[in-house]
Amino acid sequence: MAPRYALVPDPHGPGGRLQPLADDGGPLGPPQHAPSLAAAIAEVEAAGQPRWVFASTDSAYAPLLPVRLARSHDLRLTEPLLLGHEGRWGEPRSLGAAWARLRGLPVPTDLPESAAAEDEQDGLFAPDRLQLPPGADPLEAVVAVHAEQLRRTAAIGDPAERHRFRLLAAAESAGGLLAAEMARDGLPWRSDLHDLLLTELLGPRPQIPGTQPRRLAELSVELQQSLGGRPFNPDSHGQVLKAFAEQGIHLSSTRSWELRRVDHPAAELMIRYKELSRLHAAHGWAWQAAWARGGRFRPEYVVGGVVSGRWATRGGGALQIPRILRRAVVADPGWALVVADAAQLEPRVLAALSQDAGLARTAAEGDLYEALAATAFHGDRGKAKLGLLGAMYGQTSGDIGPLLATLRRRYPAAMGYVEAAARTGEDGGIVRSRLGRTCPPPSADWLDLTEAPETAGEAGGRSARARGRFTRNFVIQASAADWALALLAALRRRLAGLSSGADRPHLVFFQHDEVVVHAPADLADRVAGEVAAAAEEARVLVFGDTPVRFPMSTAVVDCYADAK
DNA sequence: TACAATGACACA
DNA sequence: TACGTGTGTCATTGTA
Repeated sequence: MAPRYALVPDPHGPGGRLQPLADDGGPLGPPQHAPSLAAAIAEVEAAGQPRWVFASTDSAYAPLLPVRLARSHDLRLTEPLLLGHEGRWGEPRSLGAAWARLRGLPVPTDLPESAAAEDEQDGLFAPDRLQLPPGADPLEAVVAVHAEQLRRTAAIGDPAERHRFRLLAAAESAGGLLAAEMARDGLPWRSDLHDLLLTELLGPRPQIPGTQPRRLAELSVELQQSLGGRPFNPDSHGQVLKAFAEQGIHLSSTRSWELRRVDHPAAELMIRYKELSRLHAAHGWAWQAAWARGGRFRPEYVVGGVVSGRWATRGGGALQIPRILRRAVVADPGWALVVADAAQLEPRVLAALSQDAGLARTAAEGDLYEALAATAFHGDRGKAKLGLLGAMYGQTSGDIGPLLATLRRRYPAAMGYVEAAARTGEDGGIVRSRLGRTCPPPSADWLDLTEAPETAGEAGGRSARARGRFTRNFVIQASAADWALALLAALRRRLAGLSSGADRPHLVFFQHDEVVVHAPADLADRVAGEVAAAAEEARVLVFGDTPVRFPMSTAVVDCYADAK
């Protein structure tokens, strides 16, 4: 087992304290104060890459960057994983809360998420965000809460489950390190190309901020003319529905798929207006000024921000960037982008989770849907994909019934797995991912609705089925997130092994099942090899002995848009 | 006037 | 063809 060091930066200045720890988390000798924490860390890292134990990346890693830690135990990220696993959903998760529970003190409630933004305005990575009581020693709290987290982990009864949970905590912590690094490095962003794209589609950038770009203004006028000439605001759903109704076209919404079925010139104009208006509002010049400056887009990732373990982002909408804007993501001169995504990740995860021998065979290599179609759907890949996705998401409508029946007959273990997860959810139970991330329990409202006799009929049934779809999907989505996190951790370590200087390849983007690495052009092929190796490493770590393969489709490009 | 709810759509 | 999971963000509209 790697040695462990607790790590607490001084509130001001470059110094900090280190505390070597024993395997059970107990202190090994007295704490050491380092006048330069960065220098002390580099020295310890060079001697053998310990696991650094700290309160949170915000308080202990981001301020130290570009200092690099190879391994960590992030108390802030591990606490909610443990609380969830222990069935203590919703209890405060700050360091101060965990400390207070240990000491029998009043437990502080968590600060609202918005507090993070306020701290940054003050330029503080404030220790008070840790929620420790006044006078408490942060190092003492870090050491004690860490030891307690190790003890709680060791209390997981089943050895295999305990082993996987340890992997989960390590992978989540590695994700925290990486998220901080990516926020600092940023995604290469060519504002000139972004500007060119916006100008092509919307017209020149408005001189007066807040005014409508030319193309949007033109479309507004064309829309009004084609709907009788009366002025209306195309951004107002109500006014749009009324304008169409006056032409005898009665819509139930302004959704673009509904508009697409309308045979009237205004429908097409409306769809175009909505597309461009969204681009302008969500990723236009204002977005660029706020988020993509100095040649880099710097989103703030929120590790574990989604209950399934997927990451979220705060500000900038990094996980919702429209594909068209990938044209602005271009490698620096002499560098390349290695873009890799896991092919058909979720059905492969289902095959590995359920150990369905037949489905595993179709997921052993190549195109999973193609193989599924060949064995069960007379070669119809479309049907194979629709059926499998429907099974994983709990779809019931449409013409999916016969497809599900086929799947149930051919792949009983896989279908049984998702259906058992759905039944657990409908009954109010909880499910876990492969590595042990736990889904939230039902809310009090849900229990009222499903258990009260007066609503046990229709409304209760609807709620129960909705929760069944959630838990059915959770086991797959969350286990896919387990795998992706293991991939990230492995890839991060492997990239550090390629080069550590100014030309080090580094991850610049991560979106659920896709990674982008920015690398010197002459290292790009080796990076692509490391991606494949990391995927294989993640497969073994998370799923152990399974015939299922997790192939990555990888491209080395100058521009993100050229990857697919 | 400020905030919440709604509808819509971007991503996986 | 418009279905079934999870998000974040925007503009409009309604409410406190």
